Amino acid sequence: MLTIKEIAEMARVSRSTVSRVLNESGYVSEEARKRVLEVVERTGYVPSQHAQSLRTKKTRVIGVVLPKLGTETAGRVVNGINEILSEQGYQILLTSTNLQAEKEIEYLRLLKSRQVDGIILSATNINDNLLAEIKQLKLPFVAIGQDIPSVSSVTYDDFHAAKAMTELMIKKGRSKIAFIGVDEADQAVGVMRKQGFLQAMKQNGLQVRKEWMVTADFDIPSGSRAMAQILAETTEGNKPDAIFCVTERIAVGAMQTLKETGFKIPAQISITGIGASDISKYVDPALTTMDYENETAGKEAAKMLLAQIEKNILTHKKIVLNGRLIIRNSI
Amino acid sequence: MLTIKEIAEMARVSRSTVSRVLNESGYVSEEARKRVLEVVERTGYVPSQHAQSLRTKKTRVIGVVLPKLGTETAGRVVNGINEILSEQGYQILLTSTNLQAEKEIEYLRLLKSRQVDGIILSATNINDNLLAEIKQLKLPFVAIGQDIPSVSSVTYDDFHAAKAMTELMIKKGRSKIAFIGVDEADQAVGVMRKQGFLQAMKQNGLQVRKEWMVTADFDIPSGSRAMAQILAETTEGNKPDAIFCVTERIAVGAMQTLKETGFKIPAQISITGIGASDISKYVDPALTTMDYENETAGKEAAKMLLAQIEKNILTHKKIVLNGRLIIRNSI
DNA sequence: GTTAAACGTGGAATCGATTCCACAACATAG
DNA sequence: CTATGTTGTGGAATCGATTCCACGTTTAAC
Repeated sequence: MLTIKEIAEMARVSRSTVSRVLNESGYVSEEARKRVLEVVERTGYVPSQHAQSLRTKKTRVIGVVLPKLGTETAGRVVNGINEILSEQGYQILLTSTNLQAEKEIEYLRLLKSRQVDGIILSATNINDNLLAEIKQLKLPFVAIGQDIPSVSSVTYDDFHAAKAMTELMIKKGRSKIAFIGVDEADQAVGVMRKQGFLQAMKQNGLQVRKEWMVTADFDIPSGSRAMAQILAETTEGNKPDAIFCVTERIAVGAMQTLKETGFKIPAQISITGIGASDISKYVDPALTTMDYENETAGKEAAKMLLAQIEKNILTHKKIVLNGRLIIRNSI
Repeated sequence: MLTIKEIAEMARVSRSTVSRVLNESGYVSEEARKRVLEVVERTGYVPSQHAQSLRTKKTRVIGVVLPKLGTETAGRVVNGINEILSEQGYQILLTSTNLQAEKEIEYLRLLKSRQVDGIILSATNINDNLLAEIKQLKLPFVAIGQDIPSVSSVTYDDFHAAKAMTELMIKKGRSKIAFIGVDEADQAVGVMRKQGFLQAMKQNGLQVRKEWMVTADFDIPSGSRAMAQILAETTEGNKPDAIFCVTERIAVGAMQTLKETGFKIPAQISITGIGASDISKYVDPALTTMDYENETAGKEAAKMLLAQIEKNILTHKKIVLNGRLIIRNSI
């Protein structure tokens, strides 16, 4: 690996001059500049980022903490982040907790020790330890998906998204609506979407049967199981005529169970979810859902973070994105 | 940000001693060790990775270059890589070219300037410039998906995968088989899979109609268009009775067109692809395909890279993974 | 009771950049 | 012809760690 010292010798100038040329700062004669650039070009020299960072305290690296890689959703978020950051010459240092909550704190510390210029966290569950850790980070920070007190965030209007989906089915004449949610440790998905559903039901004077409100995990098979659980609580004369799932994948799983059990969708039963990756478009019937435009969320988060970094002030700001309703054949 | 110097002062020892405690090297008295650890614990001190890297030439960061983020496949590969690397205390510096070939070289240089300990590249097209760049990197390196001369790689047996899928349809009694491929700039997907298809046809004495061999891009809509193109070349009396698509997403798109046109799958026509993300399981009928187990590929690549880094020898080694056949209802 | 080995510790050099400062050369102003 | 800028350059300090080396102090060996 070449160093600035060697470049300096080859160009017959001092290291200071090489640095000045490369950073376009201070006075450099045309003579010297040309010699330096020629050597740099010829040798393919690239300054050591570590030495630079050590000196300047800027790394041009952003830490990203994800709950899980390997889903289209996560990929899209990262893609959005990457699009904005790479334009500005920033790189992404990626970590994934694989849904282990204790790793979130570990990774935040790790990223700090790598002196990242900022952190974007896509969290699922927020606990007090995590909150405390974030507070004392003293780093530009943006959360995606969950609203965290006194911290910048990009979130979705989960309450109204869920309410709108539920109302849509009610308007289509459905009234016996079942619900598949997730654990309430997840504020956005577990709590807000559930409340949206309940409010829609209440405002329309509809009953909610307790046995028809079950919880699932975030994957497809779990949606299938949850649906089976609801059907087990169902007598022949009193079947649900609609089902609202808090995520797209749960809905896909539920739909699978319904089809296997012989239900006709949407003739006998409607089904909706939230979130729009490719799969919901190509299941049969295509799923009515809410597109959360994850790329946009990633982009907005990245922009907010860059703004914080540049202004060098740790203000906080909240962005709430609205989903885009996609009506397909499942209702 | 705390520095080692401050920790040293607080623990009333020298910086050397602090360093020895943290790295568990050399002699340190129990007395001093305890004092240092106590201070570290209390202050939450974490050493600056940049200073460490500058001194030790090790960063514990691996650069990953992807063609595109935001697909389940890419996510799974990264997930596999991450699983192995994070166990060993390595981080991922992620870059995505978004399918712009010239960016690959740019990113390789960038990663080198960040002194990553190694690079994993998931390439689509390999051109001479890229090859030359890789050669002169002088860094531990592993390619995923494409076989690159004299460089370590984890690839799939694309030829036999395609051949097996084609033979499967032939065994089911199909003979008028159409083919949807991709551009041949992609050696693995464009060339090898095509050859596997052609060989299966040839060995079974089957004709391949030129109008029934078309190319698509890597996305679903493009598969739909390609299928429409084939159907346009088809007279009423001579319709294909099977179609092999080189990717799962192309197959999903093609299936959509077939269903819209009124074909009964698999009664009138069989369809297969390669690659198994969730979508192929939940389309109707479920797609017969080859699971390429991207997580495994990611893991193997990471392991190979770590082996190179530890042995500090730039040997190369090839791993060829076999897909796992998944027979579903589309044939 | 020397002599040698095992412990413990701090000083100082080093990694590869940036940047402040001093100084020289030359031009311009008064 | 002295003062005052403007250019241009290199030296040296600095960022925050690691690590070699020198130098004490114990402990063990014969």
